[in-house]
Amino acid sequence: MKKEITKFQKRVYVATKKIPRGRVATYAALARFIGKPKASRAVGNALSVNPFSPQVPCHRVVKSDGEVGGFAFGTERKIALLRKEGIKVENGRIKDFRSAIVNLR
DNA sequence: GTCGTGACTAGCC
DNA sequence: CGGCTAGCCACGA
Repeated sequence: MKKEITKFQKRVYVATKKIPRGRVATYAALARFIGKPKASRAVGNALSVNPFSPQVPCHRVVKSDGEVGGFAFGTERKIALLRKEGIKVENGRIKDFRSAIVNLR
């Protein structure tokens, strides 16, 4: 049985994997990184079906506003994971969001 | 081949 | 500052 994931999804997973521990990236940043700055929505879709949940730090991906965004296992779960990594989250928003963002490139 | 949906973003009031 | 609308992309039915 194969995974049969599309190339787009693969790119999203690879980009997400590049996010170091203790830092976060926005959907727009990932979309930009893969060459589709306006595919932020598609990026979220790809992560939602992410077959590499523990392999890919999908919980390190947040919205552009600093909001945690969504998570396939529940937003609260995502927040808990982020806090474990050292990222402070308050009321569903990243604390020091601007500093927590990583520049993939 | 067409339609609808979603872990989004930016702009406008 | 807060809420709403439109735009954009990929995927499944």
